[in-house]
Amino acid sequence: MALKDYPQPSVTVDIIIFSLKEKKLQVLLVKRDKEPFKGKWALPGGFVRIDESLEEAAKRELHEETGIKEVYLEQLYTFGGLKRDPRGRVITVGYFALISSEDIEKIKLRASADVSDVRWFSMQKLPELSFDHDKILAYALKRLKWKFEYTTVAFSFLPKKFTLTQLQEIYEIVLNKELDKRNFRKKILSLGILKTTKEKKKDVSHRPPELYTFTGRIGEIVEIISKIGS
Amino acid sequence: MALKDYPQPSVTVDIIIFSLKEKKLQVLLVKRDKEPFKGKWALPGGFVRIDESLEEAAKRELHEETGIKEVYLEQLYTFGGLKRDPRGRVITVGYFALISSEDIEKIKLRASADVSDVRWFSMQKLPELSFDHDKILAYALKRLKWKFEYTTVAFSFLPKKFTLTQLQEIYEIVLNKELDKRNFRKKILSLGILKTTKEKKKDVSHRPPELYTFTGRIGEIVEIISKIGS
DNA sequence: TATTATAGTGTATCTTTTACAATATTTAAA
DNA sequence: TTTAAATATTGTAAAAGATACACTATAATA
Repeated sequence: MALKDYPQPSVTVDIIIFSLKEKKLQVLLVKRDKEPFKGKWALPGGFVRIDESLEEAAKRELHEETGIKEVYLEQLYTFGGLKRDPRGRVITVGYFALISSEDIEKIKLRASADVSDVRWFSMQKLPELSFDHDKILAYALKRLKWKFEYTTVAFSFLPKKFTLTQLQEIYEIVLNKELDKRNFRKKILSLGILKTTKEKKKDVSHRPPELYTFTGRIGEIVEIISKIGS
Repeated sequence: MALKDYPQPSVTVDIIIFSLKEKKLQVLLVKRDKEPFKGKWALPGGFVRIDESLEEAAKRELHEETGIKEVYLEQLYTFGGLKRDPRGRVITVGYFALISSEDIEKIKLRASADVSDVRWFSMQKLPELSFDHDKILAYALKRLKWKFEYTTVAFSFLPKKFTLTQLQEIYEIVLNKELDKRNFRKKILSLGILKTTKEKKKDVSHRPPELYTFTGRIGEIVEIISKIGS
């Protein structure tokens, strides 16, 4: 059987780009400039080219919309239902990316081919989405929470040097619950994945907090959170 | 842009079918009857048809080789490297399936199109595999172990009624370590996912063990194993 | 009835998690 | 210079969960 003996599905990648801006979990969406779903918001994505791997395709999409290249990127799931695209049979491989607060500053969002607008949306105020992107996004959120509890992905949201309060804050935002400060610190420090720089954060008008760096591997499995406090 | 404006990758599913036979973890492989890799062993799989979802394709492949339909089936990962298939650009979506000891008896393995032989291989004695199937299989094994520690997938290997010793045995095989009997039972029973039938296993020539049934949802996340004993 | 083979059970110790509030350090204002 | 404001930092006792460890129970069979 040759590869082209019968009709084949098309393949796209869609990428869920999360960041924490203004103490909220946000996702990057693009406004479609072509049918189908012209004028509607969607996850950034596009067809996989014949000469690029899936991950390369995801990175290319990420770069096209944001201009950045080095981020945490992970394959999420492959969605292959028959009716997900009105144009025909399209299978999409979802990826999710986490952007650090450092990179967020640098990013210049830019529309690209077939896209008339790009912007961040708070996960609490999402617009109606194209295709099955609402399901894909819901799945990504579930995975993100899980990853926060069981791995070290959280650090991909932080700059190189950060305070324990900043770390706790992002946990509280993503897990959507308050954590006890003493227990959180005890637990995190006991994991042996942080090293104190001896510097202190300088631009605050109160007791300056100590800065730490992460010494583990991002995404490594570590049981971070049991329940921790209230 | 129309769907066919430029060359698209082909899409296959490959399925990792695990079972426990003769107290060993085994995987079902097929012997390829066509190029590429003619005469070599490979994971069962094939092209996704235009009119079937990914999961349907995986179920079809499963059914073609084994004749069974109802098993635990889960999407594993999508492998999309450029050089994984010498025929050209082929993306494959991996699925893994777990077959219960009940079903194992019923199965009649059967060769199908492009397949000259089908058989179970112990994970300890694998043949050389085609394509990147060695990597896919290694990934599947890692996932299986993880699922045993954190979810209830283990029960998909067991018949409806089973003894605690049988349950412990499959944990020991898959995790490849001995567990303490008292701690294992204490932990499993404390999860509240088992119900005792009042029957006892009858065909043994010693004290007959009690039979239990699983009352949870297969695959549900539950922290089964901390470390449990030696 | 004695043997064989596996089923079934309890407890003390250690580790981890939880709940909970006072002191320390800096800047800025009085 | 002192005081107020803001956030950082720290400890402990109780509860829950994990671990290590060995003997008794029950049925079939010799």
